[in-house]
Amino acid sequence: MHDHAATHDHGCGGAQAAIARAERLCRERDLQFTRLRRDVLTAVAGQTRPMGAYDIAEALSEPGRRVAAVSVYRALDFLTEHGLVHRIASRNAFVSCGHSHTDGAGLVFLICRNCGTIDETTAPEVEDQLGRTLAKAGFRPISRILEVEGECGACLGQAGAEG
Amino acid sequence: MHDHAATHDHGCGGAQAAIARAERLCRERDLQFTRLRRDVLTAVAGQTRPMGAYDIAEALSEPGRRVAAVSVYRALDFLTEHGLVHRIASRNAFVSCGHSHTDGAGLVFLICRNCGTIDETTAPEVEDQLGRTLAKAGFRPISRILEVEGECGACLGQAGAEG
DNA sequence: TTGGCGGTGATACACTGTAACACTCGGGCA
DNA sequence: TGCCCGAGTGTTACAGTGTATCACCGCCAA
Repeated sequence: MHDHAATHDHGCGGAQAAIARAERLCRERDLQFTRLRRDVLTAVAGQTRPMGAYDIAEALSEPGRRVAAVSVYRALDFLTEHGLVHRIASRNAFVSCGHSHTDGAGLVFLICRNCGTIDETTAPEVEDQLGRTLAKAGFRPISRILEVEGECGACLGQAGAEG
Repeated sequence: MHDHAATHDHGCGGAQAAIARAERLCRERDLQFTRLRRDVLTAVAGQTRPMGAYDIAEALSEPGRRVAAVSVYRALDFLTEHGLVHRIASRNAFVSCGHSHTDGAGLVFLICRNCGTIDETTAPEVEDQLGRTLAKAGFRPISRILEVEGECGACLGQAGAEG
């Protein structure tokens, strides 16, 4: 697959790492990492593409266990609140947090229009510039979203190799 | 009301300017600036706060003329496509474009958590930094959204004066 | 006149998200 | 042990957002 995993890996391996991080964080903050929350995180972390709440609900439902979307939303609220999952506003969907920052500040999401993969990175310089711009405008920021849509390196490489 | 109109004014006066700009643009590009599109733009431009599609539909409906949301969506598609209106992803709502750039690139939206006003600005330095960061990540951007939530200068000023 | 085309009206439907209430489970306490 | 309480969950209902589809209308060109 794509092997630019130096930054961070989502994917099946990433799911276990995400779970481990979540367990640690919940232990530290005395939060309940319940089965539902773990399952939702597992489902989301097992994908590099964002999942809708109803996708997650469906993925978690089995014969004998029906997970309603509203339950998924509550779990997602919990997970996003603690920085374990991020909401992609431009897609109304969710991705697992691939880093360990957990504060949710200064993130940039790179959404590939071709393969749908979402990559997550930080950009301190961009952050600095933005902070200056906002200060000049007299605006006090509390939170922000920065989502870039385009073509990821993997897809560009493939297109170059093939074409 | 608020008198920080030095940057650009939405509001009732802004609506007329927005219409004028739209008429010019449609003439130049040989597009149809129909009544529905004009009405939708007028409704959106008359507000500094974002309007949902259903809000617009309701605002445009009168006894004897019912405007369905689906019609509003089509008009909004047209208007956003040509940069006359912007979609605020974090709110699922729309605001009139307060500038004349019309290409929709490099915009930053400042959303006041207190008064709900949305201000729109450009930040070339942020853009430059972001471009460099993306290039380093091997990502080719096509479009992006940058929305900051916080407290606007007007509200900060009032709070300071009152408190 | 006819036919095509863009815009609009209208209905239906899928997707996204929230409100409200009941239930369970676990822990603290009399 | 029995009771209370709070957090989490299940369930239903519903509000809000957005799209698909078809019919109709007006305009222009052949």
